[in-house]
This record gives sequence, structure tokens and C-alpha cells, in this order.
Amino acid sequence: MEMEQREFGGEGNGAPAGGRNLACDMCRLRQSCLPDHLNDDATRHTLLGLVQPGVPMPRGTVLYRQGEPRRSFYFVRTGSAKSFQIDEYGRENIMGFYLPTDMIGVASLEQADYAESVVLLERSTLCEVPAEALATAARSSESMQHRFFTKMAQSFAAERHARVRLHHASADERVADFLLELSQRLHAAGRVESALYLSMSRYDIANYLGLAAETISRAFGRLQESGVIAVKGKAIDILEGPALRAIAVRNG
Amino acid sequence: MEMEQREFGGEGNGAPAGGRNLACDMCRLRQSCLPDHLNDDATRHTLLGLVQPGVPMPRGTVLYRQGEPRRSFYFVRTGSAKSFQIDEYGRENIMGFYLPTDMIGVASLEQADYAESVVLLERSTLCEVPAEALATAARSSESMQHRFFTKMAQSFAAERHARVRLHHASADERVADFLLELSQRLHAAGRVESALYLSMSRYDIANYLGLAAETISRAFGRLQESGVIAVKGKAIDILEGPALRAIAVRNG
DNA sequence: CGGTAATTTGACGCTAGTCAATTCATGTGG
DNA sequence: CCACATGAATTGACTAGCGTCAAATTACCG
Repeated sequence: MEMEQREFGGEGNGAPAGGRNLACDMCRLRQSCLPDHLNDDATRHTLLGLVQPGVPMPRGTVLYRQGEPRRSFYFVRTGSAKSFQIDEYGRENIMGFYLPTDMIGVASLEQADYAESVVLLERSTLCEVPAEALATAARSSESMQHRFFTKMAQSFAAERHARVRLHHASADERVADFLLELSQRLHAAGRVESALYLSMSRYDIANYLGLAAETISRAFGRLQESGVIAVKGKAIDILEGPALRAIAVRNG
Repeated sequence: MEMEQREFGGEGNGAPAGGRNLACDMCRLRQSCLPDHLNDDATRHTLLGLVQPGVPMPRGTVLYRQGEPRRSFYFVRTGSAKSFQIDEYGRENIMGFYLPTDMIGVASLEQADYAESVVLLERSTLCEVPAEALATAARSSESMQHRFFTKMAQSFAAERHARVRLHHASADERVADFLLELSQRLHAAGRVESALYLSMSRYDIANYLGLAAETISRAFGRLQESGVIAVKGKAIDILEGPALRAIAVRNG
């Protein structure tokens, strides 16, 4: 992919010093936004200025790199990102893709250094929450703890889902499941669920699914051949949702 | 395997009503035991009687079943357990094995019902902590929160590790990595790390590693052939740790 | 000691990886 | 606005590794 990898400096992001940003009031994601609830909460006074709805950042921006000291967690407002680890033998492993409302950084919970790197896949806006602030908030009340735990549980479930998908699944099954996952997550974030835009490369998808890039191409081809989806480069239309679901769950 | 699956009733486990159990004072795992710290903590009075170091329970005991309302988390003191999910098509997926000091139930965090089933692989003793009590404790102080988060982070890391292992790994590599993982975890729990006892069946191992049982047999055979390990049924000796590590990290 | 389940071993086929070539998309500079 | 360059994506041919089926052997438990 070879994106220009700009650094993301936490400072000078155009975040307001005090008070809730106006942007939050207009944000369509407030329902499922943990940072905004940080502001709403009774703990407001201790947390004001904590949430920084940043200005849009370009594709290729590095939120953080594996091994750096862990500073903050992030929440996606618009756009998308990918996370990846380099294992001990230098191989890159795509661990996840992040869409609006997703929390970024759970893998680095209680770790001194980030366990993975995160890069924006397109022009995106994010909210940044310093780790200590989030921990404090989680202790402040039962409802805040609940919201925080819910986000963590989501990350854990995503991790499990990704793993189960690798267990006993053919290439077509994995690809079908991948498309459905994106579809559902977009739906949950209030988007159209039948028209997908794959902001990541085929190589990223392949790596994420434990397959070769060529296999992704062929699987897309087969799915299109059978009329279940329509492939137009990075744009994918889900034509037959139920059929796709059947494929995701069938083969072994 | 077809173990007699006895139910585990939470009640009448021989747990003392008040005060810390004497068993805890003698327990070799206190250092890494979260339940015991629940007792030690400043929150002691609110949590007394919370931790129930149970009497040993036989192999095949079901701690809980997928779909049941989530009551408690568990911590392994002696023995071992496995967790597994049944996916929408009826297929069983082994999600993890639990050894002394491990926390059981993180996958069901913030879920109304257990997301998986857990069965003991041998005669074992466990500590049970009701979910609400643990959540309360996690809010009570920064150090308690830290301990709790550390356990959750361990579960998350284990999940990741299991997933990365499935990514770009040959059968031999997965098996080697699996043995090393057990070895390290036993070591962390204060046991001998070169002599493994595999309390789970070959089928469980295979499922856990996303392979066929026959492939596990063959991989063990190859590893023994090359003098890296010695296989004696369920007992495995690691003869050449570094060589095993090299295998776990090599192939693709 | 017998019966059952677990494990090992063997033979074979299929799926997906690899290598290689081609087409397509994207972005750049004239 | 077009030609070109570069990387992404697709397609094809071939191969290796693992799954599957089946049989033999071993371990386990009453």
C-alpha cells in the first residue's frame, strides 16, 4: 500500500480547551459514543477537556506505533483505520479494522507500550481519551464502568469472532463472513448496510482473514459469479444477504 | 471424550460464610490470585464471604453452559479446564484452556448470558467470584481496578495469541507454539516447564489449533522424530526448548 | 480380561498458496 | 487533458500441505 505515514502528534489538534465541543452536539454517533458520555456524566468537572474531537486527519496517519508508550485510547467518529502487529519474525499481522463508534487500543490495556500499530485507511476524525482519564472515569460510577466495559467486551467479542472465523472455514466462508461483519457494523453505526466501501487493500483483507490476496480475488469472483454480491473495485454491493449468510455458515 | 458432565451448583460448596478461608493462607498462588486480593483489600468488609475457595471438583464438571445467565467468574487454583462455543451451525469450537491463576469468564463480560461453556479437564479446585461483586471491587480502588484489568488484559492477550497462531502457521508451527504456550504458563504458575501433562484430548488440541486430530498426531510424531520433544501419551517432555522455539517461529 | 474410546498410521484428493503474467486503477507531470 | 509510470488487482498454472476416510493399534476403565 505504501501510504505516506504521517505522525499524529497529540498536541495542537485544534481541540477546545474547556467545555464540550460543539461538534459533539451535532455528532450522529452520540448514542454509542463513550467519550461524549464522559462529558455528560456526573464526573463532568473532572473530565472536562478530556475528550478531544480532533480535526479530520488524512489517510495514512499513524495514530500510534507498536512499542511506543501507551498514551491514549481512541474512538472513531468518521472514516476507518486498521491495526497490525509485527511478530517476532517480522511478519505483519492485520488484527482489526475500525469503523465509526469503535474503540481503538483495548489490546494495549494495562500495558506500558502499545501492542500494535494503528493507521488510518482514509481521511478520518477521531476522539482521543488519555488512558488514565478513562480508568478514572471507569471507577467514578457504575454507569460509566458499564459503558467502558461494554466497549471492552465489544473488542473482546470482535477478537473472538475473528478467531472463530479462522477455525474451520473455507476461503469463501471467511470472505462472506467478513463482508457480513462489515455490513452489520456499518448498520449498527447507522449506515446503509448493503453498499460496502472497502477502504483497505485486498492484501489487508487477505492478511486479516489468514488467506492470500489472490484467494480473496477468486472468492470475490466466485461470489459475484453466483450473484450474491456485485464487485466494483473497492465498492461491494450485497445483493443477496440471506444467501451470503448461508455461505458464511455452510462449508467447513 | 464423552465425560460424565456433572452440573456445578454454586450452593453448598463448603465455602465458609465469613472471613478468609484458611486455604487461602496456604495457597501457593496468592501472589497472582485476584480473589485473595479481594479479601486483602480495604474493601474487605464489603467483600467478605465473596470468595469461595471450593472443594475439589471431579473431571467433567460443567462450570457453566453457553446461554445460561452469567453469574460468576472463576479462578483456577489447581487442575485445568477448557472453554468452548457452539456456533450457529452446531460446530464446537474450543476457545481456550485454563491453568492455575487463570481467570475464567472474561468472554462473558457485560453479557447477560455466558458466551461459552466451561468444563473441567481433571479434578480441580476453583475460586468463584460473583460478577457484580467483582465489578464493585473494580470500582473500589485504583489497585483493585488494576488487578482486575490485568486479568482481563491477560485474557485478551491469550485471545490474540491464539488468533495470530492461526494466521500464517503450518501445523508443526502451531503445535510447537502450543506446547511453548503451555510451558510458559506452567512456568508462570510456578511449575516445572519442561514436563507437560496434556489433560485435554488430541481432538481438543486439534480443534483449538484449527487442525485435524490426525494432524496433531503426525506433528507430534515429526517433533519427536527430530528429537525436540518426547511423547508418552498425554505426557510430553520438551527436550530442546530453543529448537522448539525456532520451529514455532519459522515456517509460514 | 474384555470392551470401548482414543490415538496412531496409511492412502488419496482437494483447497488454497506460490509464482508468474496480465489487466486495471491511480496519480503524476508535461 | 493525455501519456506514462507505479502499484493494485485479477487470472492462470502448478504444487504442497492438510483434511478426509478407513483401518490398525494402543490406552483406559470397569
